[in-house]
Amino acid sequence: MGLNLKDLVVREKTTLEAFSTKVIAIDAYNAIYQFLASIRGPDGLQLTDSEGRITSHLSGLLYRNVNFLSLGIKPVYVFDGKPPSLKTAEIERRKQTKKDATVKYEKAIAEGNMEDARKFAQQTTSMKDGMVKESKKFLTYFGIPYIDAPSEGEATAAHLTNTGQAYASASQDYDSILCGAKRLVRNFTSSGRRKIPNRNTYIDVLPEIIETQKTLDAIGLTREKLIDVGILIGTDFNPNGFERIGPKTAMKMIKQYSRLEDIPQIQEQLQEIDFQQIRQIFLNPDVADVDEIVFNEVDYDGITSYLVNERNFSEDRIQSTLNRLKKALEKKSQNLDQWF
DNA sequence: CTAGTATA
DNA sequence: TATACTAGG
Repeated sequence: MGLNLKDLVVREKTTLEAFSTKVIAIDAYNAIYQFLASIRGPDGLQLTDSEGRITSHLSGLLYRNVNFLSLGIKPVYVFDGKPPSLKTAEIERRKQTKKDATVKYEKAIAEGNMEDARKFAQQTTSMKDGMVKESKKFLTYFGIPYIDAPSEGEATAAHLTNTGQAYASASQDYDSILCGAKRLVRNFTSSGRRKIPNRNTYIDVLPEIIETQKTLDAIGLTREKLIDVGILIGTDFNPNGFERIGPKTAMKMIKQYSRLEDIPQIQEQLQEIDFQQIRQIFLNPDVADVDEIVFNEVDYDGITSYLVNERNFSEDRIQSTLNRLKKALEKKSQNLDQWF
């Protein structure tokens, strides 16, 4: 869920092409979860192989990574480790949402309301351990590196932007900014087609880049203060935020009083959360230090045999998709050869 | 979500 | 050529 900083950040529209040659640290859980939620049939059910195992995440990773590599973008996927213990309440809340959605899904199916069925099915999305393993194996066929974060993936992704090992962190969640990422890219896709909720229309959402320093300068806060703003609005570690405080009020309060401890009207509620520890999760997160991020050659045969033989993807589709990638990469190496 | 195809 | 729609597994 993350936190709602959308009204506060300074965002600039951009394109995927702008990230050519750049290493981008991708919040793996965030990306795969979206594939699992949205790559579904009209009934809301995910795509599966002949054994009934879900393949939506593989389909999403295939097309998206082919696009990345074709454009010369160097993705490195960062997987979540163990969540901070303060996240337990939020994790429970999400579980309950899924349970409720399952009931609503079954009701919609019984009533033959396919649109609702699809909507609620999406809300039941959960990621299984097997899917994480499969995704890692699949990335390896592409020669794409991945990193196992000790805790939140976003924190390690943010860290990589500061060591200079990645240009930006890619995620839909704004947490990366509180984690100190230099840059966050949202909508890091080529098509960006999104369905408008409850309407049968789609809009094109372009990639957007948020430079953390620009945002801090524009709103006139330090990262430490922005973290306190985040805590007032509500984070994964205090999901409810504070009563009757949204982004606007939160900003006003921190500008006036500088920090949570000094805002008189919230002191009672402040006792109920471990705000010191929440600050530390953002300010000093547990991250992976990475020696070197290595990109390997694409194993075309590996991809084909895995998807076609083991997971029942159409051979024609895979062939033409991989040919597109091959051609793009050949063109790239030709362009490079011209320099020598 | 994305590619490919149908439609205007 | 641009946009709408749908199959994919």
